[in-house]
Amino acid sequence: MYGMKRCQTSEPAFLFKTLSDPTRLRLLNLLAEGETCVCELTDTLRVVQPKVSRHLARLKRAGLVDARRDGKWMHYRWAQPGDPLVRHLLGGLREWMGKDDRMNGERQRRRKVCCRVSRRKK
Amino acid sequence: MYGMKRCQTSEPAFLFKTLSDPTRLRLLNLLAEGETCVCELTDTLRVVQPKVSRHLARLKRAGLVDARRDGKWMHYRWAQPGDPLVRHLLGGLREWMGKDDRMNGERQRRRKVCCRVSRRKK
DNA sequence: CATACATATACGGACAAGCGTATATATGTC
DNA sequence: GACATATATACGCTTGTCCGTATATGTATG
Repeated sequence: MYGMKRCQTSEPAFLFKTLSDPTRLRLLNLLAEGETCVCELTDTLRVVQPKVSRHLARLKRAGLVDARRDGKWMHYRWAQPGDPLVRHLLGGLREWMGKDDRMNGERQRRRKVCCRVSRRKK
Repeated sequence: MYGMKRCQTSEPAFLFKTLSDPTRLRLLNLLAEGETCVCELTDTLRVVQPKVSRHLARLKRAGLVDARRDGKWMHYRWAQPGDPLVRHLLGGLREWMGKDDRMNGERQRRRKVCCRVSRRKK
């Protein structure tokens, strides 16, 4: 009786659940600026790396982000979703992030993280 | 360390968490047709009444629905949210519900539940 | 005020989600 | 192949969420 699944990957409820974690919203916010590698995300958010990877995996499972390998680095970016609901939600989020002070500050910090700067001159 | 709250009522994460439950989405779907009392919702969804009340309370806490008392009955309806993000999300949901077969079927069933019919002739 | 009905809350249990630490899996370099 | 770096997964633990049942609250009506 109790063993029933509560929401499936395909359902909108799963999509909302994916968006219901502050860390994942912070990640999406950083990715809104453009493709970003895991180490930059880790440095910017100042949380441990496994936490970032776990949340990115969840965002990917929900079809919200895509990933690309570049040597040792993994770069994540916003997905171009086919689903109209997903597109609508991402649009709303992007709008909200643009107006939120905390999110704006974090996107600014992303541009200055050390590993990003060192990668630049490579 | 472990005792930290993970998301506050005011954050968007809380809003998404509220929308991340299938039963709550089904309730919002029924309410999309117009103001509805708890007994009608219970009958239509065919779940026990405390479950309906609990989920309605959560939707109310998130500012997604409003309630009105009418004698013994409580009528719930979609809120007119001031928050732009909330308005955007509800708009996207309404769109999705209009296209979803399961949700359409359930809205149709709502019109025929027994307590609704008996209330009509009062 | 006793009773009936509609709805809300309390309680305890099952399970999911998130966390930090440790470890595994790439990939590149010597 | 040994080693370093970047990222992902496994594990054990804590907390949050949802559920069903039982009970409380609120509102009519006799």
